[in-house]
Amino acid sequence: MPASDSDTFGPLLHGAALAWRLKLDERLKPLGMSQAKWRTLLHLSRAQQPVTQSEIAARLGIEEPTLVNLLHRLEDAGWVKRASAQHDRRCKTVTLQRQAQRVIGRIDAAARDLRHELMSDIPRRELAVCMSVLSRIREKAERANGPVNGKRPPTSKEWPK
Amino acid sequence: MPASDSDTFGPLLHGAALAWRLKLDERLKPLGMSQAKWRTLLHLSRAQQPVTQSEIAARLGIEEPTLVNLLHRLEDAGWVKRASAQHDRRCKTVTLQRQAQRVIGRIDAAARDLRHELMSDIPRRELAVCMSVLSRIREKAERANGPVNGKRPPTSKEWPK
DNA sequence: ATAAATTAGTTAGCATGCTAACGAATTCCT
DNA sequence: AGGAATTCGTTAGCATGCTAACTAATTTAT
Repeated sequence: MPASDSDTFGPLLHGAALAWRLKLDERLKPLGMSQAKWRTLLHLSRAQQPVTQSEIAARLGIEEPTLVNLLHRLEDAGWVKRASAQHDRRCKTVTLQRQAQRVIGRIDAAARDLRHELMSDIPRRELAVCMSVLSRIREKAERANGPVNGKRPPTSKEWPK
Repeated sequence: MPASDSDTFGPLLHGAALAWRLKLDERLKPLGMSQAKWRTLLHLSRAQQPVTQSEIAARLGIEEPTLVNLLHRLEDAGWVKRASAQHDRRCKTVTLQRQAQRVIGRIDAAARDLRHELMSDIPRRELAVCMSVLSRIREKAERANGPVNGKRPPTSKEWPK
């Protein structure tokens, strides 16, 4: 018996997110795909213009180094290609390879199917409430620096040894 | 404008979970702690009896190899100790070190504070709805093998190259 | 009593995320 | 024009999760 709901909310949130990702990965695996890769390709396939890495990272809500890693794997597997942009030699533009464009439909379908299986019998209203709760939590977690404390000291580093 | 709510639910769920974990990690870092480690210690501190690894893994809902890794880091940092059990030489029992017991209160407090900051102004009813939605989703994701399809074929492995 | 099956923990290898620190290119300011 | 600040991508190193494949110990079944 949990002390309170809030006691179990954290694990529940993490568990739901993890379970979803693992299930999707499992479904996408036969297609050589995974959740993070798929989200990236999806974004690329929707973009009209060639896209730079920092744009992708911002759009996906991940950090640049995380994206570098992802793109590396995508490129190795032949899904995307990178090229330096002319207008700005710092930038690289990322484009889908032919093969990727061909398979993307099937991949999206798998992701859509799973989404449907997981959420179809949840009433709209409840879903909306859930999403609004999650939004508030995410937002606070992204800001939050303590309820009172504006700054935090560079606290000691060693524990406990 | 998303095609539907369900279109954005996945990213929102993952984003909220990740943001929460990162924020907690940030708070716990000065104490030499992190979310996953803290959850483990918390479980140990609540247990009366000495506990074996598989028990911990089951309780935390993680796989054994993941736990092995975690315990390794916890042991290296002096938080816990492992010893082979007498009754069954396959098992190892895990116990908290003194230092850990001393600091655990502060760590729990930090985790509790964050929980409070993130959730305190969310109405009970909404929280309850959200949790029930998350439970259903997690459960389905953990089972789900396709809505119709009881078994899935060992589909081809190579793509797209 | 012993061969087979199960269970506990480990190792190896991968995926997804992060921060910190850096080099190269561009932009901004005086 | 020229130095300072910013921006883009990268590398290095870590944390948290997974599955597959293994060893060692115990239990089960013949």
